[in-house]
Amino acid sequence: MRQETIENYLKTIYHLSSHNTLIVSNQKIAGKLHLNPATVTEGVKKLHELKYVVYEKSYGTRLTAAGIKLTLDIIRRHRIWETYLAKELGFGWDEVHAIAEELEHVNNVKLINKLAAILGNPIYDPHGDPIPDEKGNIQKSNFIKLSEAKLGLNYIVMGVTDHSTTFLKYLEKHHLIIGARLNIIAIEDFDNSILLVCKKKEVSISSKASACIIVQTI
Amino acid sequence: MRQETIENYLKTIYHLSSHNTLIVSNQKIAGKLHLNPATVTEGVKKLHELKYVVYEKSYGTRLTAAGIKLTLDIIRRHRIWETYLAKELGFGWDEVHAIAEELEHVNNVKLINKLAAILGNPIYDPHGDPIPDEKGNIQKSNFIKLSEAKLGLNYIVMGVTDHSTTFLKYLEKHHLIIGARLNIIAIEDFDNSILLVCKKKEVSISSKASACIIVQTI
DNA sequence: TTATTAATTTAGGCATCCCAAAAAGAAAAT
DNA sequence: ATTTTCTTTTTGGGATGCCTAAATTAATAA
Repeated sequence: MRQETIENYLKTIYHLSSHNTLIVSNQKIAGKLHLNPATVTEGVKKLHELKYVVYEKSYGTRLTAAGIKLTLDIIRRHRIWETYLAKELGFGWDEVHAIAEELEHVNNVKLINKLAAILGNPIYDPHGDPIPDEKGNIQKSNFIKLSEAKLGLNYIVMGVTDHSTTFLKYLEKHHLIIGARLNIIAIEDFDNSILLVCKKKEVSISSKASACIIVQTI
Repeated sequence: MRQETIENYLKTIYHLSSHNTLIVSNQKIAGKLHLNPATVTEGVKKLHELKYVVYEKSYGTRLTAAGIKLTLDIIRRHRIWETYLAKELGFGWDEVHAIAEELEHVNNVKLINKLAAILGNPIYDPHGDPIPDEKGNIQKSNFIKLSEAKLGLNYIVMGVTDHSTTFLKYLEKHHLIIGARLNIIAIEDFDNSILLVCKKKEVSISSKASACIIVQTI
């Protein structure tokens, strides 16, 4: 798979998943990339093999840690170039996106870091979007997936990323509705399942389910 | 044919032909691009269809006017980036080539002209190679192909670009050896053949032959 | 629950870009 | 002038990336 193709898929998946919290459908990816859904099925299969995403048949796709890291690299390059084009080379904010779209594929860490340094290592680009740093740290909301929750902390359920009937029924059964408060009491090393207390009852949530529940620290 | 593939072929042909005066063999192109000669046969056929080169089977390839223009665009981008990377971004001369090799494929006239303006529209890059201007003008030697010679002027034969026995015999017959002095007395609109005087004899040279003879004004 | 609608995947096909090996052609050497 | 050597082209085939149409699967509505 060509590097540019990989990068375009990952960027699309990242943006469609609202900063990497949602599971993304083939149709949405196909729409953004102007590809046929059948093509996207092939594409996400290959990205899965490359370990950049987890793709489950007839279900959807989400980025892996490696996928997120690469995507943030691309976004960093894109936003640093946008900022440099606007601030140092006098381009209008309306012009910079299209040029950055091409420049972002040139992967040279020293070059991007040099441009960033000249700009004073900005954290936001001209459009107000956050620029990841070299390590992939980015200013973001404190919405996380339940699968990323930490032991002992309290959370509130903010939403879900899977709207299938079976999943919603599963949540209802465990009272994991929007607004529900949770306390994490154990995280199993074995299968990454999460043991939590909700409505004074202990519930064990599989890693698959916890990756579809969006929570916020309280 | 992908734009990047086209550009890599044209650059290679340009450089192998010593600034576009020589006919280039498939083998040479294959060597530079690390491709199989069979692949290059296909490649130059397509470039011929695209009117960027004239390819003659079992003979060789040379750039057309359109091919030269595009190539000079690419060389301009490459050399402007090299200069910008070295002078404005503090990269070493040894580092700039590899980065420029990628940046050169981003085709945005305004961007390159902006960088050139910042640099003071340089005519030479850090390596001393000439930078074409926006219109494709480039500092070059006064060696030209006989096919580009002008009516009425005098020239001296400096070399040939085709070393086949049949061609060399043809030249010998007309006394067109290296060092021979020529005066152009007519250029036929019909077939671009050139009528010239050499050793006090009138000789008509076909456009194909005149494209293989390198001359210099005297 | 079943029927309908929508999304996804499979299957088959086409174009591109690459290769190796065989065949053809041109150049060089005897 | 003929053989040998080198280059180029042809042939056939593999991998990729894209498509359409048909089949499957999931979601929604009745």
